[in-house]
Amino acid sequence: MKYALFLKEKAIEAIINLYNIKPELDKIQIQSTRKDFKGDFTLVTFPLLKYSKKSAEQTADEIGNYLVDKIIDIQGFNVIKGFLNLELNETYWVNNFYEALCEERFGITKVEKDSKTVLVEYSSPNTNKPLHLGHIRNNLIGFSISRILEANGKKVIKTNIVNDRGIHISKSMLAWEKWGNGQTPDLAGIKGDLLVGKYYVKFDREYKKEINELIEKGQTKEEAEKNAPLILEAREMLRKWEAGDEKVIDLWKKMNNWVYEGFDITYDKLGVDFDKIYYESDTYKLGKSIILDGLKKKKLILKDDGSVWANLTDKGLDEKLLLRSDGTSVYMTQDIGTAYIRYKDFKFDEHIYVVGNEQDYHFKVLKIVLLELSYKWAHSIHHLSYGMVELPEGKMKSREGTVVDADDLIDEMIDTAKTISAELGKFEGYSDEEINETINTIALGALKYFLLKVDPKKNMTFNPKESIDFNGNTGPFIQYTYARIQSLKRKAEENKIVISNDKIENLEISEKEIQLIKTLNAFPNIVKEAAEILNPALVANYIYELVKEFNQFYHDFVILKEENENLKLFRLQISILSGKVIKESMYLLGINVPERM
RNA sequence: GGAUCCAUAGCUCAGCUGGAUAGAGCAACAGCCUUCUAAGCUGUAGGUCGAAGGUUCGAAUCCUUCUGGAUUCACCA
Repeated sequence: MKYALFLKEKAIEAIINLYNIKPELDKIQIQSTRKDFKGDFTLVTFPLLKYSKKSAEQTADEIGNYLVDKIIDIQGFNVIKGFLNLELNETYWVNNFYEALCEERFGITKVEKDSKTVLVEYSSPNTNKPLHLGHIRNNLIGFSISRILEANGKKVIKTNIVNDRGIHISKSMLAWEKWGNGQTPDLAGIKGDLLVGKYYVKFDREYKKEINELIEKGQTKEEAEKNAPLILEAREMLRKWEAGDEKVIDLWKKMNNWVYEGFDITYDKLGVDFDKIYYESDTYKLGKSIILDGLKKKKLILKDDGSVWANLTDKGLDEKLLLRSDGTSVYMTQDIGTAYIRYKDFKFDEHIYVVGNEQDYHFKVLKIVLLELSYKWAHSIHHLSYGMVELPEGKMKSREGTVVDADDLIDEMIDTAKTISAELGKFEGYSDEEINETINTIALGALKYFLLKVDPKKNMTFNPKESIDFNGNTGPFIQYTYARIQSLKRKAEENKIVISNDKIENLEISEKEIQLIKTLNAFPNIVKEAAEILNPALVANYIYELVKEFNQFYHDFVILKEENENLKLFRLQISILSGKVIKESMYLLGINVPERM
């Protein structure tokens, strides 16, 4: 925060003048004062005692007096156990408030022509099964981070890599061919991704049967897994695909298109989108050629069996396979190609991958390999590693049917929102369209806020039985506060009250109002920090704080019925800015706010 | 086994680069709607911050060890 820096300089000045010695920079600690104490900024004096050679209280007292004397914004100070709490005067905060009120988008930095370009990859689905709760977390984090970076003046390209080729797809294809009987999403009346996912599960079931049979016949588990007829057929299908076999390619295209149609519906429901989508089937060959080129330049190793490796032992890692002995590519191959083409396309200054923490090692290696291959831009690669969403019983497992399907979850949230709204007797005098829209906004608000308020890097638990709350620290609570403010605005208009941005003089402002103004004032810094540490939860926790304070204010004070006209206008101005900041914060999380609810 | 990460109230989570008495929500209990939206507000109760050492004026936060959990080390993606 700017003011803290200014105070730091002044504190240094104070020590030089008072004690005739220049302090080390890290000994000057300015922090915001804890809520339960009086004051705005706190200087911790313990580290300074070696300069003053006096007691903490006395040191704090002397520095406090010096600062009050020199800085007009400081009206006084108090000292508690060696903490020097500086109290800024009301004018300082009120001026700040009006500056913020007048800004078009308070706290948001505009994107300029020469802004840095940041690529954000998120979602990265496989096309053999529908999206689940884990993907939802991924998508929401990616989308929110994109907006947060944009709010910091970065040119953001939202991108996706679709893993549309490989053995997993072949499994679904093969199962459909064997047991599908020409089934299509239309005939079955279900989404395409769901249908394809069913055949993936079917494959797995039949494959397991074959494995067990082989084991009974005396093979080891490993042997059985390799020799089962189904897996051999799937491999053969993949080989044909790579060879460009027309029939296989046609089937592949058909089934992938079903999946894309399904994904689009889910993305649309979630409200996320992309600026540029890459497909593994387009990039894996490029990756292959880059690796062969690296081999020629002796940056990679060729083993006797024909496989290509990167030697990372001097980096404290192992050797990493980049091409199989049969020349086919692995996951890493594709990622190298994709990164390369992305740099060619966008010349990004930074590339953020939103990918689960189970791939920490993969991204460590990806970066090193690219650097080994002399791509300097690989320095700008950053893996935003997020934690798993776990169920109370533990990890979600698709084979055990414990996966929480994305569409199902969204639908359930909408049902819940409907039920709760009906119970509360909302929606009298609403049109059907407005009811649906509002319910949708609330349902998604609840879901998104629930997932985004947790620090991305931490694993989190989701309990499907206790459906997501609508009270307390939740999306709907925040949305409700926003709706209240909009209601105030409407009522003000009805009463022909014009709410200007003009400064109102001679006000008697209460503690609570000042407190609210201070919290609003913190918003720009939150936006900045959230981008620095790539953490939407910071924004979520901030709005909650703000909204709690606003609701207390709303409860304790009359606004429209205030008889003092100036005070009424001032309170409306506070409400307006609070509403703006709530909306803007929610926007950063990718959450909409309703005009009424 | 090597590496990385995690452990805070009954449950779900905050706790900024070490700082003042560790905070919210849910659940429980007790209050507040003739007044701008009660999806709200107020209060009560709930903790040896996984354990033990160490560094420091000062540790939930840093270091070491231990316990418990997760992930990863694949010619899987």
